[in-house]
Amino acid sequence: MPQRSASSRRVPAGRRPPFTVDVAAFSPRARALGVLCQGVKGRSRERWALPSGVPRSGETLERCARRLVREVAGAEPAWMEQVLAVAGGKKHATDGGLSIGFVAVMPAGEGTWVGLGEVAALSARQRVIVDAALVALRTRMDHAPIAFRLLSVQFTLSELQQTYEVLLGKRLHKASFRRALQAAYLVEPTDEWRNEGRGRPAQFYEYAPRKRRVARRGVRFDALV
Amino acid sequence: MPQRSASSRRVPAGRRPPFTVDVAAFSPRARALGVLCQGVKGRSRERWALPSGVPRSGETLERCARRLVREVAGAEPAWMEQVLAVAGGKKHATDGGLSIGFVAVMPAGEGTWVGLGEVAALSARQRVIVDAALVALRTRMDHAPIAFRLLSVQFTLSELQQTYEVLLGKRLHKASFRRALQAAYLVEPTDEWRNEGRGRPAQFYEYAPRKRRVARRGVRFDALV
DNA sequence: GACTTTAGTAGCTGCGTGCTACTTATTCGC
DNA sequence: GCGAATAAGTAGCACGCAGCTACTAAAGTC
Repeated sequence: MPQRSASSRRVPAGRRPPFTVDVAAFSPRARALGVLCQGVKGRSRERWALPSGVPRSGETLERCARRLVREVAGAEPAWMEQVLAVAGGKKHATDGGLSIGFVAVMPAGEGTWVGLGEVAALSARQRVIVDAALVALRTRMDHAPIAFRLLSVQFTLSELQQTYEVLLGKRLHKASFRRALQAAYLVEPTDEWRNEGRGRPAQFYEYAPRKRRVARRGVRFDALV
Repeated sequence: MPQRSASSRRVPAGRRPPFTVDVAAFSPRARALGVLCQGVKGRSRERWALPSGVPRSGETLERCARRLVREVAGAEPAWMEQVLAVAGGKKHATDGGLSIGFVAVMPAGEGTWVGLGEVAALSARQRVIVDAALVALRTRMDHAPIAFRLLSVQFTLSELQQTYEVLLGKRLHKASFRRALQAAYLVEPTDEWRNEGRGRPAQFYEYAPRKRRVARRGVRFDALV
C-alpha cells in the first residue's frame, strides 16, 4: 500500500482562514417557532442576522455558542448542539470565511424572535444554518429530552404535547402520544392538579425517566433517491 | 425587546484561527470496517493520522475532503457527508486550531486501512472524529443508499446484506432483511444468476428505487437520560 | 445417493401506531 | 340548578412492521 502525500497536513503559517460561530436558537411563541435574531443595518429593507461571533481565547465552540445566545437573549439555552460548518463558495458568499452553525432551544427570553416564514431576511448562509438546525432539532427530539427542558418541573401532558407539536411543526394524535409516552417510562404523575380555565382538571407530571428502552429496531430502508 | 451587543459579529482582523478538513473514510475489508489512514512519524510507537488538509483557494469543504481522499486512497469516495467541527480545549489539544470532520465510504482502494480496534493510534481529536463519523454513517444509512454504492451494478441479496452488516457492525436476520427490502421497492431482480462456489445459485439484483415510502411514523421517545 | 452449503420463502407472534369513539370532570350561560 | 360547552383522559380495533422458527430449493462434495 503506497503512502501518498502527507504534504497537505500542515496549515500554512501565512494567511489563515477565519471562522465564526453562528447560532440558530428556536423558541415556541404563540403556537409557532421563532428564531433569535439581531437587527443589522441594511441598505434598503429590514435585515436580520443570527447571533454570531468568534471564540475567545481558550473558549470551546460550545461555550462560545452559549455565550452568544446569552449576550443576545439574556438567558442560557435549554439545549444545544453543533450542526454543520459552511464555507463560502456560492454566489452570495460574503467574505468566503467559515461559519460553524449551532442549534439551540430555549423558552421565551428577551431579544427579537423572527418567525420561520420571515427567514428570507437573513443572509443566504445563515438561512442554510437555520434549515439545517431545524432538521437537526427534529431528528434529535427522539433521543434527547428537548421538549422537557422548555417546561417547568411540573407540566400537564397537554402542555407537553403542545410543545412537541410546535417543535415538530405538526399536529399529533392525543391518544397515540400518551400511549407512546407511557411505553417509554419517561414521566411520572404527581398528586398536583391544574384547575384553571374550563374543562376537566389536568394532572401534573414530572420528567422521570425510569428504565431505558433497548432501542432495537432493525434495518430501515427509508432511502428515497 | 432590547437589542444586545451586535459587537461580536465582526471577525477581528488580526490573528485569525486556522482550520483543517479531516476525513474518516471507511471501507469494508474482511467482514469488518477499516479506516483510511496515513503514516506519521511518531516518537516511540506507530502512529496514524486521518487524511487532513486545508481547502485551496475557492475550494468548498466538500471538494476539499474529496481531494484529500483521492490523494491518499487514489479513488473517489462513494458517499460522503460533513459530520462535526472540533476545536481545541481538551488537555491533548495539539495546537488549538479547528478541525472539520467528514465521513466517507468507499470500496477497497489503495492506502493503509486501519481496523476499528486500532484507532487508539490516532490523535485524540481524530478519534473523536472517527467516533462521530461512525455514528453519522449508521444513522444516515436509512436515508441514503450508501451500501448500494459499494457494490457493482448487479449484486446478490446476500452480498447486499453482508455489506449492511459490515457497515452497521451487527448481524441481520435474512428473512426480515429481504422483507423490508421488498417493502421499500428499492431493488429489481435481473435475469442473471450467480453460480460460483457451492450452494444454490443466487439471483442478481439491481438498485432501482421505485416509489418512495411516505415515511410517516409519529413521535418516538427513544430518549434515555 | 447421502451430506453439506447457500439461497430463498411461509407463517406465526408481538409490538407500535393511527384511528374512532367513548367517558369523566369542570366552567359558562341561562 | 341544569344543560351546553370545553378540555382531559381511556378503550379498543385495525394494520403494518419486525423478530423468529421452520421449512423448501438448488447446487457442490464425498
